[in-house]
Amino acid sequence: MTQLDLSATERKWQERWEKAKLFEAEPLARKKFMLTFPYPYMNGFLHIGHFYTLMRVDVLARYKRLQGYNVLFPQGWHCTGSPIEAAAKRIRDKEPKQWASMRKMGFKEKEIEAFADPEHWTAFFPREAKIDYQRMGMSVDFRRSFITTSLNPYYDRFIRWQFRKLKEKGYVTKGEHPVVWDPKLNMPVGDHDRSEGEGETPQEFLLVKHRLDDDRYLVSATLRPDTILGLTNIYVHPDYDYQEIEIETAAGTEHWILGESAIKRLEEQDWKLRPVGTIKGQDLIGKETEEFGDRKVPVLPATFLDPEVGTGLVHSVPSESADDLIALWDLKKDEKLQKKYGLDKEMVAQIEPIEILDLKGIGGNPAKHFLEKYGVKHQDERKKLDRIRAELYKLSFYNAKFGSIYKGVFGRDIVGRPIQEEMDYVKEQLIEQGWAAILYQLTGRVVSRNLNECIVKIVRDQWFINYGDPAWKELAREALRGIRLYPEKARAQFEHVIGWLHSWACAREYGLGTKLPWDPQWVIESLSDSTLYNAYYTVAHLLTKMPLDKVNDALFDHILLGKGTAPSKEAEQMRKSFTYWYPVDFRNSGKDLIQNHLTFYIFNHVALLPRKYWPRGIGVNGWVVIDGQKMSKSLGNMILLRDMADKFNVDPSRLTIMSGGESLDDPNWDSGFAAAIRNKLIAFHDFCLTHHGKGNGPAKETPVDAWMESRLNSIVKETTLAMEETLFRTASQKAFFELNQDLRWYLKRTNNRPNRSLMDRILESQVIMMAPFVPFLCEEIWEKLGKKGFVSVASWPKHDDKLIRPELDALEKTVADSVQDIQQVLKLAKVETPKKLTLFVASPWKYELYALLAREMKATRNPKELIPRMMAKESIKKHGQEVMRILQRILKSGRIPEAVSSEKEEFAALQDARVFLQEEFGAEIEVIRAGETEESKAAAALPGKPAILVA
RNA sequence: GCGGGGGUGCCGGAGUGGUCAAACGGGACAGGUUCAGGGCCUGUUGGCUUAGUGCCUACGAGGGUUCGAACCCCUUCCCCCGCACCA
Repeated sequence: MTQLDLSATERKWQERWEKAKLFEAEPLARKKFMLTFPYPYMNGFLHIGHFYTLMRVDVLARYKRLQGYNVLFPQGWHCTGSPIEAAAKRIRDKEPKQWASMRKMGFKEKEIEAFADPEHWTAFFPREAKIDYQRMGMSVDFRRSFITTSLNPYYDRFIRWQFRKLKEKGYVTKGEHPVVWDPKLNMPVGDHDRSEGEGETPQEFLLVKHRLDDDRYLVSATLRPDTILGLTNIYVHPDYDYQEIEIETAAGTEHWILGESAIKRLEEQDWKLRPVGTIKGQDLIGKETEEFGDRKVPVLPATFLDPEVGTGLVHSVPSESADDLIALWDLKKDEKLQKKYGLDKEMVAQIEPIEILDLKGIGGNPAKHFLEKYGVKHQDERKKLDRIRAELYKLSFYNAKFGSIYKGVFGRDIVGRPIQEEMDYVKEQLIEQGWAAILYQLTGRVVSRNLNECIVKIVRDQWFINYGDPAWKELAREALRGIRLYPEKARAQFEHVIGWLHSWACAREYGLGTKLPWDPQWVIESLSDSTLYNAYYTVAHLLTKMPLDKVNDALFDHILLGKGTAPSKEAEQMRKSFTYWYPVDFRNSGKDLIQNHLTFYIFNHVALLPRKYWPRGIGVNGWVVIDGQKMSKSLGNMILLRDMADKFNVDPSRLTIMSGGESLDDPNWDSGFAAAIRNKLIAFHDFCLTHHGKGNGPAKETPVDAWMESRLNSIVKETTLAMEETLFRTASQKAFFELNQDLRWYLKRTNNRPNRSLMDRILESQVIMMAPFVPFLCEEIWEKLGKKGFVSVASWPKHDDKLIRPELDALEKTVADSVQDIQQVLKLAKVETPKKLTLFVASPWKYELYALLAREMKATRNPKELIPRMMAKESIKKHGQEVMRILQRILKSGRIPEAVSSEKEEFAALQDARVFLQEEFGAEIEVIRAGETEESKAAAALPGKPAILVA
């Protein structure tokens, strides 16, 4: 047989499918199944990460087709957002890194230049993606493909319709929020546009005001406003120059005193302010400030302050901050210093930490606890103090509860409540009562790709989708209850996300996309324009045949909501298409998308469409690792689809990735497996051709046939079950490897004379079951077996429960074991060509067991007593494991089976296998039951398996 | 820290109270078939041993429940996803 050319086979069937329009789906009388894969982002070639998730959709699509469903699997291409536009700009700017990455993708210099235009990306990559899809055998209806953004006016109108609807329903609101900003380019800077500071975000500090008697305010910054009642004093650095400013606040014009860097930030964040003068820190020392909660506290000196951090001055909470407490202790001890600043010794001595929070296991003064734990003696021990600060902050924020001092302080009682849950409330209250304001600060230095130092900017007039709306959340929860999840264990995560999701900034000032219909300076961002578009697939190919001016809100209202009478025949057809295909039966993505995209998807569906069109099934999966290594750009181990197909061929790649893992586990791409499986698949092809239609065994069914029949039915059953659960690893494992193993044994057992009709049925079933995984190869085999039509649309095999007989497995195992036993005995006896082999079937210890059991069970049926009594007997204890198994079965059923019955069956099975054993060993085979002859009585003294006598 | 998912042999991974030294697969080693390579077939692949039976040590670590635990309970360590405005 000539070697099968996999590449040629791939091309051949890809062309035939396309010619036959096999995957182009239109409404039919048949039941439907619609599947989608979130459109991939078009800033590069598709890679193995896409492949795995995508394969889960394609395999299920193909399976459902075999089940007789009318299947729709469409695919669009995502272009919305800043990455494409930003990358194009970097090409224009000749940024070396960007150019290098394009070269790595295999582009020549000339070709790269074309990518300076964003539209080149949105034209080029979708085209290439489609080529990859087809090559990888994705059973997609490409007539419905599209790109997003205003570059596609049809889709653009759909998104505008969607957003007008959301706004009508009151789900779109306006607000403000902080972003990382390049002040020179006047542009927000996402994580990928940074040359330094990836992962740094704006952090919300609370500015807390402390009123001096002349109505000026000292302003401190804190991340822990929850500790406000523990405030005992203010610390200023004596040598530092503080600035006084006049600032517009909600309460009017105020005078604030704080450090210079904070003033810069205030200005950046759009505060209106004017410098008034400078005040040296030491001039503030000894003054008193009025605080929230009607208290007065002194201003004291401290040298641990860093003028760049916060406002350069702090309010001291010695019970919750080790820095504050040690500074206080130091000051109390240092009478010289007190004298220097004219502080009243008594006053200083009286300052004590105030217990405000309750930290489990530590109490109300964790600062003291930590200082003692680490043995800190002085505020200059920075290393220890830094460590304490980090540790204490986390511990306190996440584990502490508000103490009784907070009783009646705010409108709502928060005593005993966890800090992290009430923090926002406390913040709100302080701001509302005029004691505080918000200032953002970056968690670390951020430098943009253009090498500008970035700042925090407050974006005003930001549009949000209000996923925090309680009634909306309730609908989403309801929808989730009706959604089938693959796997079910992802449900907890979805529930949790619906719970904490709140407003989502849904528009950007920069990037490709659809403009907000009512505020066109804003572009809808990528996670917001991808939430309802599955509905668009149902009509995409019809819609684009319409003149654009007819594509309006009224049309979408009719198609998607059934409003009004159809404005045209086309509209009627589209309405029909939508109502036929919707809802989506299966949408699959990586597990990371649970927290945004997939949940948004649920929210938008429940907001806009009637119940019967809410999503029906959602699949999530893990992240691909490559040969055990995490996939990443920096490791350079990303595998592009096209490279994978070149190197391993398509079908082997498909089976490899599906064998790598399932459920939420991260699937492993095993290159070694891919190389090995390639040969196994070719062998599968050859095997089918060799054995199909050529079985030459007896037409009558033999016991081995019954066993094989049982195995086939059982494997079909289990495979079907696994397919239904999208457990594709399990399914392919059973349909391919397990069935192959059984087949090998079956062939051997029948001395290569299998039952013809059974053999044909097995092979055909296997080819069909494998078709979702290795479709090209299966089509090829199918054709060569002389079957009509495409295997892609054949009928999935059915099983018959009556034919599944697990007891036959045990007997077949007896036969298999006896082969091994004989081999060993022959080896031992050093006989190569035996004339005659006598097998004695006997399990004497079982007789003993059952007899003893019958006696003991009269005394007790309680396993606690029964089991030790049985085990007391040496001869039985020897077979402990098996005895326990038997006991358990008996205790469950309450009946003691006859020991001889299993022996009887074993005897029959071995009798039946005589022909097989005779050929296997070239010797006459005799099977004798224990006790029938003198020799067998001796043999019966041996435990367990059949004894063997060689002649 | 929180929410979610995990930790099993050289590797990928089955297994959730007794047929477990652990399915299935990969890899490695040995033998057979083949002109050769590939493929295919057979065997071995925790330790000590045996002709076979056997014994010991193992399922991240420690403890507990049980006649019996990879599996149930408690404690603890580690890994992955997410904690957002980024696709």
